[in-house]
This record gives sequence, C-alpha cells and structure tokens, in this order.
Amino acid sequence: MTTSPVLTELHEREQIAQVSDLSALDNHLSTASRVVYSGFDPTAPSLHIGNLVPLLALKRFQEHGHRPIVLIGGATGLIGDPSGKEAERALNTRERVSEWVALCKEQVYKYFDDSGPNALRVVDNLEWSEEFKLIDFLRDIGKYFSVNAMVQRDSVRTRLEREGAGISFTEFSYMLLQANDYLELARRYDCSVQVGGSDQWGNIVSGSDLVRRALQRHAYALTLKLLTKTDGSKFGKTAAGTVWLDAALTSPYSFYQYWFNIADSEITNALHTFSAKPVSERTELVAKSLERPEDRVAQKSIAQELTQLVHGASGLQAAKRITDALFGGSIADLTVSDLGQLWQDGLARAELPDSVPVTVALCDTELAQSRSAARRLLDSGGVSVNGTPVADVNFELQRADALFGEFHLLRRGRKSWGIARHLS
RNA sequence: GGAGGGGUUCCCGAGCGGCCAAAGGGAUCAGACUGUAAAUCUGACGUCUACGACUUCGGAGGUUCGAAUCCUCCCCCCUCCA
Repeated sequence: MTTSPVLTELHEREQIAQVSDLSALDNHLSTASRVVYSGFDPTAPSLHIGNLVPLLALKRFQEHGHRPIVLIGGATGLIGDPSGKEAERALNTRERVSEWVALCKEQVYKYFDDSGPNALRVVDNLEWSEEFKLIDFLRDIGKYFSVNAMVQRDSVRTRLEREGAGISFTEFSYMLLQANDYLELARRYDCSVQVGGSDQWGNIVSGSDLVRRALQRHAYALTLKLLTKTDGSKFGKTAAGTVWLDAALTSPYSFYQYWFNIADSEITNALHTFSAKPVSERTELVAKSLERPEDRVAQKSIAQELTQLVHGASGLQAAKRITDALFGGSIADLTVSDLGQLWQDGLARAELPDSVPVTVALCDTELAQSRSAARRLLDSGGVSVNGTPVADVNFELQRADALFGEFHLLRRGRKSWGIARHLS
C-alpha cells in the first residue's frame, strides 16, 4: 500500500507506530529527496542501544536517497523531557551537558554516509535556542500553543494525575522547545519529516503543528515502535545498567553478550528492527530460531552484526575471542597471551598484591558490591576461581596459584567474569 | 499567603516509643532446572576486623533508660483555597 521505498521497508520491518498522514507522507517521500530529522538528548556521556532504533531508521532514509539530520539536544538536554518520566528529574549542569553533546555528536557519524548530497548533518539545538529572547519566544512560539491541549498530552497528564509527582514549568515547556527545533530545521534546511520513538509522538506532532501554523507548510511526523521486553523490563538495560554504544562504557564483549542473550520471544522484533540484512535472510533466521531455539542462530547473527557495526571488526573479534574462552573451552586451555587480551578487553578487572582474600578480589573486580555481598555469594556457591568452585569465605588468592604467576579468573554465577592480576 | 496531606532501606509501600536493620510486593543476585533463553522453585538481599559492632527511616536540635515512631525549627513534595 505504500510506494516509497523507505516506508515500504519500515513497514516490512513492522517498525512504524504512528504517522501523521501516511498516504501524503508516502507521496512526499516518493516524489523527491527529502530532509529527515531525529533528535537525541544528551542525558549521558554516550548514546545507548535504545537510540539505535531511530538512528538506524534514519540510516534507512539515507539509504533510500533522503538526507538525514541528527539533532543533539544541547538545549533540550538542559531542560529535560517529561515524556515517559514518572517524576521530575534533576537538572544537569551546563558544563556536563555540553561535554555530553560533544561525545554524542562524535558517535553518530560512523552510522551514516557523510559525503555527497545526502551527507549526514549533525546539529545542536542550543545553537538557536540559547539566544532566543524570552519575550520573543512567548510571542512567536508560545502563542501557537494551547495550554488546554498541552495538559492533555500523555506526558503531562500522567504527571498531573500521579499523586506525589507534578511537573515543573521547565519540563512543561519542553515540548515547545522541541517543536521550535522542527520549525527551525524546516526553515534552515527545508526539513519536512521528523522521526522518533513512539514516546515522542506528542512532541513531534507539536512540532508539525507549529511548522504548519508558522510556515503554512506540511511537516510530517513518524514514530517507531520501541522494543519492549516481555518481562516488562526496559530493552537495552541489564543488571549492570544501560548498554552503551561507547566501548569505554560497555565493552564490546558485554555488548556482544547482550545481543547473544536476547530472549527467544524478543528475537524476531530485534532482528527486524536492528539487522541490515535483507528480509529473506531475516525471515529465514526467524524460522530457524523457531524450529531450533536452542541453537540460537538468530541471536548469534544479530550479536555479530551489531557488534561489528558499533565496535568494528576488531571489537567483534575481541568479543568472540573472550566468549569462546569463557563459555567454550576450559580455562586451562588459555594461553598467556589470551589472558593478556582478556585483561585488555574490558572484563571487570583488578590489580592485587601477592596475597589477598577472595572477598576483596570480588569487590575490586566489582563482581560483588560489598564484602558482605561477596560472603553471601561464596556461601551460596556462586563463585569459582580459575575454574574451581570456591565456597570458603577465607580463601586467599596467592600469587603462587595464579595462572602464569599473574592472573586469576573469577567467575560469579555462570555469566559474570572478572580478572585479577597480581602487581608485578 | 491560608488549610490539609506527605517525605521510610534500589522502587512501591507498611510501621507510628522498646519484640525494628524495619512487614509485604517489585527489581536484583546466587542455587536448582535449562539452550550463556524464558517460566518455575529455593535462598539471599545496610556495612564491617561478623555468634558481635557500627550506620540507616528528608535535615538539624531536643525529650526519654530507649525514637523511624513524641516535641521544636528548617528544607522539599502533593492537594485544595486565595
């Protein structure tokens, strides 16, 4: 039913959540190369895998001949988006946000083609938001917004209805800023499509409305389904926290493991959302996965593809090497250089003196949060050192017992590893 | 500005002078079972130089042999009124 290649693809991937005017947008995208934008607020020093959904969708637009703009919200990041937040958030300092803006900006380039007429453009909304005069803002932008309508928005209403929550004027104003971004991009770059997660629908249509009223121009809104996990927890979160795109925050090995461990019930959606492979290959993987889930071919495939995409060939190699060592062969097969690489590759690690209690080593490698927690782990039989289960709370790691006189591999449970090295 | 209701351990939420490191649920972690899955069951879940000691119930003081629980002041949040 759609004729434009991008929409057809997004539809095939079952990613489209809402569209402001599907047939008009389809026509719009079929008739010329358009400018499409998606915004990301710098709420941390790195983007995370959740951001990959709109980011990759934007990439699909570029692949089909449209020009992508990635907006990093240096201004909106100072305000805080109330969407999906149950309570008011603490404001981050300007210095911190501007550092984060720089870091996030750098990250996005590698996902796009940045040459030619459809080269990626990266912008920061602080550029035009900071100098906005209050009176001008209230007269030129504020006048287009009805508070009656604003309070009807989900993001605001849930906060108004929730006992003990409430919303400050600051966060209430967020949608005006984001709407103004759309207006600004429409003016400057003739941007006519905005893409975002489905939680962004309200903010995006606010922008569409503003562009229509201010410029008498059509500006489309398109939202994407965000992945939800069947157990209700957030996609892209692990016990250890968010899965970041920055290798310094989430090692390639952990990143690989995240995808490898995706539940069967979520693998179909994940594959269609994240994999660049053609439909035929994706559906084949899904079929195989349904037939023999224990082989987890789909998980392996997506883990490889995305680790390669985000961390490059060397990152993928490292991740696979570590995975093979820890889950495959026995630890005894590891060579000195393997251990050296494990040390290097971002396993939780710690440097130790010649002799140290296990409890301390567990804390230092962050496998346990406190010595009490370490004792509990030992008591419940969840710890092994160099492949041998250890239950003795008073066990000491001795240099003499270390692998190659240097390393101890600590395992908590079945999947968490740490490496400790005696100081030379 | 006025009236009322609140701030409890990661989250929600009981407790309202000793039996409270604080019920219950969720999240989390480990074990069993498995496919490095899900579900389920079992256990743990403030810290430590650990049969004891120390720190915690918005903050600071106070009453008391003894406080999360009572009093005073302060900070913050919510609802309604102006």
